[in-house]
Amino acid sequence: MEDKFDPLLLENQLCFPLYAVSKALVRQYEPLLSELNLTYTQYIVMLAMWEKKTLSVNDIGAMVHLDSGTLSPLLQKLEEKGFLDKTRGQDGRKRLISLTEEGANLKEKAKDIPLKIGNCLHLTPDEAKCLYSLCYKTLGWLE
Amino acid sequence: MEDKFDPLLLENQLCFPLYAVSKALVRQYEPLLSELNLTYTQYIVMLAMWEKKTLSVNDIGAMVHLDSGTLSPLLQKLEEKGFLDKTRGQDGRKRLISLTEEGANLKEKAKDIPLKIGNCLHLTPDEAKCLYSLCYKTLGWLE
DNA sequence: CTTAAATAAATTGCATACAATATAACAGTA
DNA sequence: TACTGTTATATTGTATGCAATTTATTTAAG
Repeated sequence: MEDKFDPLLLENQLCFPLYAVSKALVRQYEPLLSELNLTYTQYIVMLAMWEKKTLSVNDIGAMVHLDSGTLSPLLQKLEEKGFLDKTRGQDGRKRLISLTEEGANLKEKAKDIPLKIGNCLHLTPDEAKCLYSLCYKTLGWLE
Repeated sequence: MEDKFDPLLLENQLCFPLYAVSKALVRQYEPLLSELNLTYTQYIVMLAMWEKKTLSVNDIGAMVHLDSGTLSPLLQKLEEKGFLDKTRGQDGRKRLISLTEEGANLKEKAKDIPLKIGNCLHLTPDEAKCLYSLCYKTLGWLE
Protein backbone atom coordinates (compact mmCIF):
# COMPACT_ATOMS: atom_id res chain seq x y z
CA MET A 1 0.00 0.00 0.00
CA GLU A 2 2.14 2.90 -1.15
CA ASP A 3 1.15 6.50 -0.50
CA LYS A 4 -0.28 8.19 -3.52
CA PHE A 5 2.01 10.83 -5.02
CA ASP A 6 0.87 14.24 -3.81
CA PRO A 7 1.90 16.98 -6.26
CA LEU A 8 1.13 19.59 -3.61
CA LEU A 9 3.83 18.51 -1.17
CA LEU A 10 6.53 21.16 -0.84
CA GLU A 11 9.19 18.55 -1.61
CA ASN A 12 7.49 17.77 -4.92
CA GLN A 13 7.67 21.33 -6.19
CA LEU A 14 10.23 22.42 -8.74
CA CYS A 15 9.55 26.14 -8.54
CA PHE A 16 10.01 26.28 -4.80
CA PRO A 17 13.71 25.25 -4.69
CA LEU A 18 14.39 27.63 -7.57
CA TYR A 19 12.70 30.42 -5.66
CA ALA A 20 14.50 29.50 -2.44
CA VAL A 21 17.95 29.15 -3.97
CA SER A 22 17.58 32.37 -5.90
CA LYS A 23 16.83 34.28 -2.71
CA ALA A 24 19.59 32.51 -0.78
CA LEU A 25 22.10 33.34 -3.48
CA VAL A 26 21.08 36.98 -3.59
CA ARG A 27 21.64 37.07 0.18
CA GLN A 28 25.20 35.85 -0.39
CA TYR A 29 25.85 38.84 -2.62
CA GLU A 30 24.53 41.46 -0.25
CA PRO A 31 27.53 41.74 2.13
CA LEU A 32 29.93 41.86 -0.82
CA LEU A 33 27.84 44.41 -2.66
CA SER A 34 27.26 46.65 0.34
CA GLU A 35 30.96 47.50 0.16
CA LEU A 36 30.23 48.94 -3.29
CA ASN A 37 27.07 50.67 -2.06
CA LEU A 38 24.96 48.44 -4.34
CA THR A 39 22.05 46.07 -3.85
CA TYR A 40 21.79 42.91 -5.96
CA THR A 41 19.27 44.41 -8.37
CA GLN A 42 21.38 47.52 -8.70
CA TYR A 43 24.38 45.26 -9.34
CA ILE A 44 22.81 43.44 -12.29
CA VAL A 45 21.82 46.80 -13.76
CA MET A 46 25.44 47.88 -13.38
CA LEU A 47 26.55 44.65 -15.10
CA ALA A 48 24.38 45.64 -18.05
CA MET A 49 25.79 49.16 -18.02
CA TRP A 50 29.44 48.04 -17.77
CA GLU A 51 28.76 45.88 -20.79
CA LYS A 52 26.94 48.38 -23.03
CA LYS A 53 27.96 51.81 -21.66
CA THR A 54 24.73 53.49 -22.84
CA LEU A 55 21.21 52.05 -22.79
CA SER A 56 17.59 53.16 -22.69
CA VAL A 57 15.40 52.09 -19.80
CA ASN A 58 13.73 49.50 -22.01
CA ASP A 59 17.09 48.18 -23.18
CA ILE A 60 18.13 47.61 -19.59
CA GLY A 61 14.76 46.04 -18.84
CA ALA A 62 15.21 43.57 -21.70
CA MET A 63 18.66 42.62 -20.46
CA VAL A 64 17.81 42.15 -16.80
CA HIS A 65 14.12 41.22 -17.09
CA LEU A 66 12.70 44.16 -15.16
CA ASP A 67 10.08 46.72 -16.16
CA SER A 68 9.97 50.48 -15.78
CA GLY A 69 8.03 50.16 -12.55
CA THR A 70 11.08 48.61 -10.96
CA LEU A 71 13.74 50.37 -12.99
CA SER A 72 12.58 53.98 -12.73
CA PRO A 73 13.13 54.34 -8.99
CA LEU A 74 16.19 52.09 -9.09
CA LEU A 75 17.89 54.16 -11.82
CA GLN A 76 17.01 57.25 -9.85
CA LYS A 77 18.94 55.84 -6.89
CA LEU A 78 21.94 54.87 -9.02
CA GLU A 79 21.95 58.40 -10.41
CA GLU A 80 21.84 59.87 -6.90
CA LYS A 81 24.77 57.65 -5.92
CA GLY A 82 26.70 59.13 -8.80
CA PHE A 83 27.12 55.93 -10.82
CA LEU A 84 24.82 56.78 -13.74
CA ASP A 85 23.74 59.77 -15.80
CA LYS A 86 20.40 60.26 -17.50
CA THR A 87 20.09 62.27 -20.69
CA ARG A 88 17.52 62.76 -23.42
CA GLY A 89 18.15 61.29 -26.86
CA GLN A 90 16.88 62.39 -30.26
CA ASP A 91 13.68 60.56 -29.40
CA GLY A 92 12.43 62.67 -26.53
CA ARG A 93 10.57 59.74 -25.03
CA LYS A 94 13.74 57.82 -24.33
CA ARG A 95 16.02 58.42 -21.42
CA LEU A 96 19.56 57.45 -22.28
CA ILE A 97 21.35 55.98 -19.30
CA SER A 98 25.12 56.11 -19.28
CA LEU A 99 27.96 55.43 -16.87
CA THR A 100 29.64 58.21 -14.96
CA GLU A 101 33.36 57.87 -14.45
CA GLU A 102 32.68 56.77 -10.88
CA GLY A 103 30.21 54.20 -12.17
CA ALA A 104 32.73 52.87 -14.69
CA ASN A 105 35.45 52.69 -12.03
CA LEU A 106 33.19 50.62 -9.83
CA LYS A 107 33.69 47.65 -12.16
CA GLU A 108 37.27 47.27 -10.97
CA LYS A 109 36.08 47.03 -7.37
CA ALA A 110 33.53 44.37 -8.37
CA LYS A 111 35.90 42.11 -10.23
CA ASP A 112 36.40 39.54 -7.46
CA ILE A 113 32.73 39.11 -6.65
CA PRO A 114 31.91 36.37 -9.19
CA LEU A 115 34.74 34.18 -7.94
CA LYS A 116 33.77 34.68 -4.30
CA ILE A 117 30.19 33.73 -5.08
CA GLY A 118 31.30 30.80 -7.20
CA ASN A 119 33.33 29.46 -4.30
CA CYS A 120 30.35 29.27 -1.99
CA LEU A 121 28.24 27.27 -4.44
CA HIS A 122 30.30 24.04 -4.20
CA LEU A 123 29.22 22.94 -7.67
CA THR A 124 31.51 21.16 -10.11
CA PRO A 125 32.05 22.99 -13.41
CA ASP A 126 29.73 20.47 -15.09
CA GLU A 127 27.02 20.97 -12.50
CA ALA A 128 27.28 24.73 -12.82
CA LYS A 129 27.03 24.48 -16.61
CA CYS A 130 24.05 22.18 -16.33
CA LEU A 131 22.25 24.48 -13.92
CA TYR A 132 23.04 27.46 -16.12
CA SER A 133 21.72 25.73 -19.24
CA LEU A 134 18.54 24.49 -17.64
CA CYS A 135 17.76 27.93 -16.29
CA TYR A 136 18.20 29.56 -19.69
CA LYS A 137 16.28 26.78 -21.41
CA THR A 138 13.36 27.26 -19.03
CA LEU A 139 13.58 31.03 -19.26
CA GLY A 140 13.30 30.70 -23.03
CA TRP A 141 9.91 29.01 -22.71
CA LEU A 142 8.53 31.45 -20.17
CA GLU A 143 8.74 34.67 -22.13
CA MET B 1 44.05 36.86 -29.95
CA GLU B 2 40.99 35.74 -28.05
CA ASP B 3 39.03 38.08 -25.81
CA LYS B 4 39.82 37.61 -22.19
CA PHE B 5 37.04 35.96 -20.19
CA ASP B 6 35.10 38.68 -18.34
CA PRO B 7 33.40 37.25 -15.23
CA LEU B 8 31.28 40.41 -15.00
CA LEU B 9 29.39 39.88 -18.25
CA LEU B 10 25.71 39.18 -17.60
CA GLU B 11 25.94 36.02 -19.71
CA ASN B 12 28.71 34.70 -17.47
CA GLN B 13 26.62 34.91 -14.31
CA LEU B 14 25.03 31.86 -12.74
CA CYS B 15 22.94 33.68 -10.16
CA PHE B 16 21.29 35.90 -12.72
CA PRO B 17 19.47 33.19 -14.72
CA LEU B 18 18.38 31.60 -11.44
CA TYR B 19 17.01 34.92 -10.29
CA ALA B 20 15.35 35.56 -13.64
CA VAL B 21 13.80 32.11 -14.02
CA SER B 22 12.54 32.15 -10.46
CA LYS B 23 10.70 35.41 -11.06
CA ALA B 24 9.40 34.26 -14.44
CA LEU B 25 8.08 31.07 -12.94
CA VAL B 26 6.37 32.88 -10.09
CA ARG B 27 4.68 35.05 -12.72
CA GLN B 28 3.31 31.89 -14.35
CA TYR B 29 1.63 30.96 -11.09
CA GLU B 30 -0.04 34.30 -10.48
CA PRO B 31 -3.01 33.97 -12.89
CA LEU B 32 -3.71 30.43 -11.63
CA LEU B 33 -3.39 31.46 -8.00
CA SER B 34 -5.50 34.59 -8.32
CA GLU B 35 -8.47 32.26 -8.85
CA LEU B 36 -7.80 30.93 -5.36
CA ASN B 37 -7.25 34.43 -3.96
CA LEU B 38 -3.59 33.59 -3.23
CA THR B 39 -0.24 35.05 -4.18
CA TYR B 40 2.74 32.79 -4.80
CA THR B 41 4.22 33.36 -1.35
CA GLN B 42 0.85 32.77 0.25
CA TYR B 43 0.58 29.58 -1.83
CA ILE B 44 3.82 28.07 -0.57
CA VAL B 45 2.74 28.85 2.99
CA MET B 46 -0.52 27.05 2.24
CA LEU B 47 1.48 24.10 0.87
CA ALA B 48 3.26 23.90 4.22
CA MET B 49 -0.05 24.15 6.08
CA TRP B 50 -1.78 21.50 3.95
CA GLU B 51 1.12 19.22 4.76
CA LYS B 52 1.40 19.77 8.52
CA LYS B 53 -2.01 21.15 9.55
CA THR B 54 -0.59 23.07 12.53
CA LEU B 55 2.69 24.99 12.71
CA SER B 56 4.32 27.84 14.58
CA VAL B 57 5.51 30.88 12.67
CA ASN B 58 9.11 29.68 12.98
CA ASP B 59 8.14 26.20 11.76
CA ILE B 60 6.62 27.71 8.64
CA GLY B 61 9.64 29.91 8.20
CA ALA B 62 11.96 26.91 8.33
CA MET B 63 9.89 25.09 5.72
CA VAL B 64 9.53 27.94 3.23
CA HIS B 65 12.72 29.90 4.04
CA LEU B 66 11.05 33.11 5.19
CA ASP B 67 11.41 35.04 8.45
CA SER B 68 8.84 36.61 10.74
CA GLY B 69 9.28 39.96 9.02
CA THR B 70 7.75 38.48 5.90
CA LEU B 71 5.48 35.94 7.53
CA SER B 72 3.76 38.07 10.16
CA PRO B 73 1.90 40.33 7.72
CA LEU B 74 1.39 37.46 5.26
CA LEU B 75 -0.20 35.22 7.89
CA GLN B 76 -2.34 38.16 8.94
CA LYS B 77 -3.68 38.36 5.38
CA LEU B 78 -4.32 34.62 5.15
CA GLU B 79 -6.20 34.85 8.43
CA GLU B 80 -8.29 37.75 7.11
CA LYS B 81 -9.08 35.72 4.00
CA GLY B 82 -10.40 32.99 6.27
CA PHE B 83 -7.85 30.30 5.35
CA LEU B 84 -5.93 30.17 8.63
CA ASP B 85 -6.51 30.52 12.35
CA LYS B 86 -4.03 31.78 14.92
CA THR B 87 -4.06 30.53 18.49
CA ARG B 88 -1.75 30.57 21.49
CA GLY B 89 -0.03 27.35 22.55
CA GLN B 90 1.26 26.28 25.96
CA ASP B 91 4.31 28.39 25.24
CA GLY B 92 2.75 31.82 25.17
CA ARG B 93 5.44 33.13 22.85
CA LYS B 94 4.39 30.85 20.05
CA ARG B 95 1.47 31.48 17.76
CA LEU B 96 0.04 28.22 16.50
CA ILE B 97 -1.19 28.54 12.95
CA SER B 98 -3.81 26.06 11.77
CA LEU B 99 -6.05 25.54 8.74
CA THR B 100 -9.65 26.63 8.78
CA GLU B 101 -12.09 24.35 6.98
CA GLU B 102 -12.10 26.82 4.10
CA GLY B 103 -8.31 26.75 4.06
CA ALA B 104 -8.26 22.97 4.02
CA ASN B 105 -10.83 22.86 1.21
CA LEU B 106 -8.68 25.15 -0.88
CA LYS B 107 -6.25 22.28 -1.47
CA GLU B 108 -8.78 20.55 -3.72
CA LYS B 109 -9.04 23.67 -5.88
CA ALA B 110 -5.23 23.84 -6.14
CA LYS B 111 -4.67 20.25 -7.19
CA ASP B 112 -4.22 20.92 -10.92
CA ILE B 113 -1.77 23.77 -10.52
CA PRO B 114 1.46 21.71 -10.38
CA LEU B 115 0.60 19.93 -13.63
CA LYS B 116 -0.30 23.18 -15.39
CA ILE B 117 2.98 24.73 -14.31
CA GLY B 118 4.90 21.60 -15.23
CA ASN B 119 3.48 21.75 -18.73
CA CYS B 120 4.81 25.21 -19.40
CA LEU B 121 8.36 24.31 -18.40
CA HIS B 122 9.08 22.04 -21.39
CA LEU B 123 11.70 20.09 -19.47
CA THR B 124 12.20 16.34 -19.80
CA PRO B 125 11.73 14.37 -16.57
CA ASP B 126 15.51 13.97 -16.36
CA GLU B 127 16.11 17.66 -16.84
CA ALA B 128 13.52 18.52 -14.19
CA LYS B 129 15.13 16.07 -11.77
CA CYS B 130 18.57 17.49 -12.50
CA LEU B 131 17.41 21.06 -11.96
CA TYR B 132 15.63 20.04 -8.77
CA SER B 133 18.71 18.27 -7.39
CA LEU B 134 21.12 21.05 -8.24
CA CYS B 135 18.89 23.62 -6.56
CA TYR B 136 18.65 21.58 -3.38
CA LYS B 137 22.34 20.80 -3.45
CA THR B 138 23.17 24.50 -3.72
CA LEU B 139 20.59 25.44 -1.14
CA GLY B 140 22.25 23.00 1.24
CA TRP B 141 25.53 24.91 1.03
CA LEU B 142 23.99 28.34 1.43
CA GLU B 143 22.40 27.96 4.82
C1' DC C 1 11.11 34.76 44.21
C1' DT C 2 13.79 37.99 41.29
C1' DT C 3 16.15 38.93 37.60
C1' DA C 4 19.19 38.26 33.56
C1' DA C 5 19.47 35.75 29.31
C1' DA C 6 17.18 33.55 25.66
C1' DT C 7 13.40 32.78 22.47
C1' DA C 8 9.19 33.79 19.42
C1' DA C 9 6.69 37.14 16.99
C1' DA C 10 5.70 41.53 15.57
C1' DT C 11 7.15 45.98 13.93
C1' DT C 12 9.97 49.26 11.34
C1' DG C 13 12.48 50.81 7.46
C1' DC C 14 14.25 50.17 3.00
C1' DA C 15 14.43 48.09 -1.57
C1' DT C 16 12.44 45.50 -4.80
C1' DA C 17 8.67 43.32 -8.28
C1' DC C 18 4.98 44.01 -11.05
C1' DA C 19 0.16 45.01 -12.75
C1' DA C 20 -2.33 48.88 -13.97
C1' DT C 21 -2.64 53.52 -14.98
C1' DA C 22 -1.01 58.06 -16.34
C1' DT C 23 1.91 61.13 -18.91
C1' DA C 24 4.79 62.67 -22.53
C1' DA C 25 6.41 62.47 -27.10
C1' DC C 26 6.58 60.56 -31.64
C1' DA C 27 4.41 58.79 -36.11
C1' DG C 28 1.00 58.24 -39.45
C1' DT C 29 -2.94 60.10 -41.73
C1' DA C 30 -6.95 62.74 -43.38
C1' DT D 1 -2.01 70.83 -39.53
C1' DA D 2 -5.12 68.50 -36.23
C1' DC D 3 -6.18 63.97 -34.78
C1' DT D 4 -5.30 59.18 -33.61
C1' DG D 5 -2.73 55.50 -32.29
C1' DT D 6 1.65 53.93 -30.53
C1' DT D 7 5.70 53.93 -27.78
C1' DA D 8 8.79 55.12 -23.70
C1' DT D 9 8.94 56.17 -19.18
C1' DA D 10 7.03 57.41 -14.77
C1' DT D 11 3.69 56.84 -11.13
C1' DT D 12 0.49 54.31 -8.12
C1' DG D 13 -0.89 50.56 -5.34
C1' DT D 14 -0.20 46.06 -3.40
C1' DA D 15 2.74 42.36 -1.79
C1' DT D 16 6.86 40.70 -0.70
C1' DG D 17 11.94 40.01 1.48
C1' DC D 18 14.94 40.90 4.97
C1' DA D 19 17.99 43.31 8.45
C1' DA D 20 17.41 45.45 12.68
C1' DT D 21 14.77 46.56 16.55
C1' DT D 22 11.08 45.94 19.85
C1' DT D 23 7.81 43.43 22.67
C1' DA D 24 6.11 39.53 25.12
C1' DT D 25 7.08 35.35 27.33
C1' DT D 26 9.71 31.71 29.08
C1' DT D 27 13.80 29.77 31.14
C1' DA D 28 17.68 29.65 34.09
C1' DA D 29 20.47 31.32 37.93
C1' DG D 30 21.10 32.99 42.24
